[in-house]
Amino acid sequence: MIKCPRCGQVETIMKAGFVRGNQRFLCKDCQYYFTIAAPDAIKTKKRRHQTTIIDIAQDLGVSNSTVSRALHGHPDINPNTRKAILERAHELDYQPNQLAHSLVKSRTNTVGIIVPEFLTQFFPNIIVGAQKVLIQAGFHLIITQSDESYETEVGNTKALLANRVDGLLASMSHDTNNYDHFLAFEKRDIPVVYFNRVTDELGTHKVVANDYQGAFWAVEHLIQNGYTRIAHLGGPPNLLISQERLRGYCDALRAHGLPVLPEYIIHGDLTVQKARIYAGYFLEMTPRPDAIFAVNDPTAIEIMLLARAKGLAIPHELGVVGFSDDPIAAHIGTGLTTVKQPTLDIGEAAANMILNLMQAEEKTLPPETVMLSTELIVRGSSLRQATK
Amino acid sequence: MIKCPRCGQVETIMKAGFVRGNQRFLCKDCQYYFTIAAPDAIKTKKRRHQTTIIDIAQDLGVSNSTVSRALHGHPDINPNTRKAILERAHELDYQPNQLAHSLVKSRTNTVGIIVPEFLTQFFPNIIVGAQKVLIQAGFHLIITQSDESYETEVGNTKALLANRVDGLLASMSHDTNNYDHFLAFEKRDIPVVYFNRVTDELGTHKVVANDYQGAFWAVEHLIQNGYTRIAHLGGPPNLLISQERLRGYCDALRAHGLPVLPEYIIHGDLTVQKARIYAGYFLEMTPRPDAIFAVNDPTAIEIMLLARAKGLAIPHELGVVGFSDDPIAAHIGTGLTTVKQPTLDIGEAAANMILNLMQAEEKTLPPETVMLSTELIVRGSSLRQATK
DNA sequence: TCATATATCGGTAACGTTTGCGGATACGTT
DNA sequence: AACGTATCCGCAAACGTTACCGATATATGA
Repeated sequence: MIKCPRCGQVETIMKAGFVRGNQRFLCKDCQYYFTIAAPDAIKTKKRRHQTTIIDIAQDLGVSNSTVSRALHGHPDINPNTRKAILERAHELDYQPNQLAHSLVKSRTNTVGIIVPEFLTQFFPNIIVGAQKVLIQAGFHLIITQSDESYETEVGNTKALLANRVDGLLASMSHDTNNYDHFLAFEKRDIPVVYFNRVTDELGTHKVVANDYQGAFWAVEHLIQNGYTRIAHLGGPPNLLISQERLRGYCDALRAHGLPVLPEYIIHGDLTVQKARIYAGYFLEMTPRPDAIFAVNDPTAIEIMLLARAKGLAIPHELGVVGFSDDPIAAHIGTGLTTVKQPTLDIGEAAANMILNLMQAEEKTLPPETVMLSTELIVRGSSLRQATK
Repeated sequence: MIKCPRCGQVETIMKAGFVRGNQRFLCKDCQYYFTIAAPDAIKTKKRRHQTTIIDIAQDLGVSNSTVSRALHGHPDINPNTRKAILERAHELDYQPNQLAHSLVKSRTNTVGIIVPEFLTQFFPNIIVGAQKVLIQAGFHLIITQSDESYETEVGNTKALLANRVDGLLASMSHDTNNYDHFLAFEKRDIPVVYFNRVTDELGTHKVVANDYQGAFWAVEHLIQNGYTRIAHLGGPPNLLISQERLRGYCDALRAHGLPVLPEYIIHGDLTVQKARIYAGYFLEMTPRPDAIFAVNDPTAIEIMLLARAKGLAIPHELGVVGFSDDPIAAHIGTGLTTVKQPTLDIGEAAANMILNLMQAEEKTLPPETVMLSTELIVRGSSLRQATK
């Protein structure tokens, strides 16, 4: 019944174990091992063959190296053959296989970017800025978002690493305290540029906005408008932006002779849920703060909405200042005073920095920090004097 | 002066053509061809060697196939060797090379998505919804944005094709009239799911919101609030969303016995710049429309701002309804009435559809269209009756 | 006319991984 | 002891592309 595929004999066949669940046989005559595939082996859908360089080469009777050279403008090719090859490539709808290309060149011309979220316009703007620069330089951008989750962030970095990006732009999630997944890149000489959400525990290349200056100006502006009990709803303590904005807040108070009260400082986690809770805490305090400097605009907006719900007049009974100039800020109420960050510039600066690092001769360049200036946008939510 | 790298002789060297611009030599003694690199040839930084399967294999004295099988839980591996391999892989910080894997499997476990923009929250929300489903299924998402440019869109699709994505989610830019770059995917049996910005010129898999119904309800709502001269600032005529929203607008007017006036219908291009121009046109008309149904929220907001600047009272002198429920809509003025689209659901539905298509046995499944329902969110900008 | 220069092209190792096929060894049973 | 069976592992061919090394045929020069 079972016939040897080599010699055709039947009676010399004996069973010889299993291979991956399939019965294996041995022909004692010709000493040939063979197995018969299980009939129910499900074949994965075989993708239709895409035309390759080899197809073109065989079609024209030349070697694949000739085709490769012709397609890349190598000088060692006769103009006639080049023309024929390009024509045939177009006819066969040839699309180069970037995977094979990257594999042999060990360069993917791709940089990855990881952002904590992109539901506010802040990070998308940065991405657009970065993408513009990178596309210009012939690089692609793989965008991932961690959804403010450390685990997702680690998963994303692993995927980017497996896909062999040539560089990484990173802005970490608010609960990232371990940086091994980022250090894995630097261990492999893959440059990393951190932007916005950075930590000073890593002495590396960064692009940040001048959070300190922006915060200082914001609080000084509140003081100049007559507010004296200014609270701060901050961000996670491990992020540099939180630290810097807090520092600017404290220094501005001190510079104007106002006390820095611990009970007026709360560290949030940048989520709207927590913002609402902490805002409620502030508004129920006695004495109630007469102004709140929030770590970002969504938080500030929560404060404004809650204050409005409680019947507090803005800016007379409560001044509010946010951070980042979210598009909503211009439209809510009489406008939310906020500190504008140059998002497009941040993206462009980060992209330019990663381009430099990827082309650098040296293995490691000294860490560099680019700090872009912020700008105070004054709107109605803080203009107590003007509207009093 | 020139020494043979092999035998070290000098006088036997002769020139032998050029290789890529570099002088080529031949040692007549040992018949060795060699070239000397041009001194200004910029060496691309050689990436540090990343540990491969072969490294682990040589380190442990086994074959690379054994390592590969051990890492993938193949049964034919002794538990002890497997343990040793996994240990060593961890010690050497092995990261699999996805490129090589994809090359041999000809599957990348990656789907690409192309959106026209992501500065409003609309598309990011869809992306988040899609990503959640895809990550769950073990797929990665490569996000690209065309910036509403046909050329960029073509470039992005080419890049996704070169990177051999297994599937594509596409929402086309507003000036896309040629679909060859999308058809290139289907020609290669790479499934494509279009969402939101689709065209009926392609009879393929789609996920859309019920634009017609939403538009109908919006205009009916305006009529019920006493508006009679209702204009429509629409989108590009080639997009189905424009056509459907226009159709809903027209049908609602007709259903309530109102005339459909051509001068009350303008096709914009979804940009804010044009929106402002056309809004100005409407507001200067005589008789001036007493309500405008806008194709999306940014357009509607432009109308509101311009009306406010012209001293027109909303909703008394001008009713406005938008589309998509942008976050700003809830906060601007007394709120913008708008038609909410289930963005997360659209993303999830598109992702599920592409998953089905990628796993399908058949080469081509019959085109399917999923239509998700929309919802009218009534706010102040259209409540003439209630606020009169 | 002969030796060399040039222009064009081919052969073939890589790149890192998967996998079908085959074999060696050890184990178990009469 | 002899045979049948299990277990475990190696070899090598793909996947598609690039680039180094040569090999031709032709052109050029003395």
